[in-house]
Amino acid sequence: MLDIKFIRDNIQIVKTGLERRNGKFPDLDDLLEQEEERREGLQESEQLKNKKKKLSAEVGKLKQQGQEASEQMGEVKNLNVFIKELDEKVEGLETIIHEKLLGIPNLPDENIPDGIDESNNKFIREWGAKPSLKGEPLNHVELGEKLGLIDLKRAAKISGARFAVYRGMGAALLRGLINFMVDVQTQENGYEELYPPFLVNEESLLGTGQLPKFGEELFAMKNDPLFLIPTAEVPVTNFHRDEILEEESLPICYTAYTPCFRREAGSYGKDTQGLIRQHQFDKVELVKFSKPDDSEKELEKLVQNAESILKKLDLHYRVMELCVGDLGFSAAKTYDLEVWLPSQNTYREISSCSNFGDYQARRAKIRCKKKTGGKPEFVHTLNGSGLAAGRLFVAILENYQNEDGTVTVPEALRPYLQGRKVLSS
RNA sequence: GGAGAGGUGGCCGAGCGGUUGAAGGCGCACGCUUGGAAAGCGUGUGUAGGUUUACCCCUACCGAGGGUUCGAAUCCCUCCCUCUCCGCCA
Repeated sequence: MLDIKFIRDNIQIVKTGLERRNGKFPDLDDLLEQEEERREGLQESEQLKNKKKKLSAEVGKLKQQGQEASEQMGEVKNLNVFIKELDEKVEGLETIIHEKLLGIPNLPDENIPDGIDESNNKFIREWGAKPSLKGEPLNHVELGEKLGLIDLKRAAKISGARFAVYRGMGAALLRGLINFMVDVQTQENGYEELYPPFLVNEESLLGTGQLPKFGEELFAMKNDPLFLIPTAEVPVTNFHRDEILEEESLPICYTAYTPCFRREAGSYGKDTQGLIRQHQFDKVELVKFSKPDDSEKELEKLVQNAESILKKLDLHYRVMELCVGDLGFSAAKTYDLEVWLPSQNTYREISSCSNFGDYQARRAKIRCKKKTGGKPEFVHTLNGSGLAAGRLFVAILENYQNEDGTVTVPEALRPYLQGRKVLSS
């Protein structure tokens, strides 16, 4: 959420920032007009309340002295009518203003590239090299089914399209990947592990920005006001909702493994084959709470922490900076990590690392107390995948496939698979 | 799901319906004291909004939302959460 005061004082900056984004947002001039009206009403009401308070105190004194106070009592009763009226008006405006603010996306970082979609994203760097595979590479579905690692047909029977059953060594590989990633992030990159609930309430989704605008992406419970998490970002960022943190404790870094549930409502026909786009997938998430001045630097570190997984697994990837048009609603700046997939002869997103500035923190009321005193200020929040396990599974199958249809287990992963070197049928 | 108890400031803990934003204690910060430390003493120490160059000032907040009253942390109603016991259950 943007600060209404900031909008008031910097209307031109806000307008230019939002114009760079795709989509429609509430009219800012209307918004400011309503805000002006709200403050006027508020001031008027507060003046009357002050008057009322004084009169009531007078009544108390007079009554204690056994004196008549009906004149004052009548006056307060009179004031109450006006106060109620004003408060109702102010409250109504507050609700409208708040709703509008929730519908306004974050201002994009000034330095990120213009553009309307992913074709305008900016190449930052790449690492490693494409594997030299002999013959036509098989895709992960062919490999996975041949080796008995995944069963998509039965998953469709059990749950429907866009679900998967991992079996045998496939299940072990997925589980191994998750453990491997959490271990690296906790033991080498300094993150504390959290294991949060997979069902969250509405407030949490408002805090991170999935609601109110993107409810159609969520799986909702029928009998309870709860939603399946679309990403661990939601429970982990909301871990500190409504809290004032100590400045010295920042940055706070958490990692969490969770499954993620997404309806993929807007993506009919896209990636219908295989494990690339699923309603349920596993992900190890990285979340940071940082001092405002440090968030830029922390984003760079977070991207490197995510990259470290790909490096250890020796998978070729590139880092892209998202252009404004590809940027998420709450994000100010985002880097995507894209891993090489031989069968598709292309790079696919396997991690998305964002700096949200104080946008989520203001929504979720996450502040920090400054050592120098003064008012608490909103922290900056960041998060990124470190990494998406399902897509990593795909990348390993495809990049490590052998001519005979087997798959070599990356060395770093072998301790997680009882030392196994090759997956074969 | 049933029965009971409870939710007050960073924490503990008072609080007859009328200078209570809230006693007291702990913690924390600063100062005094000391060779140094501890103890001791003193001062300060919530959040949000409005106004303001700033200080000040004003308003709201004692789980949340309503209600009663001239006046509510205190009385009434609804909801939420926590704890204990029972039931159910991995």
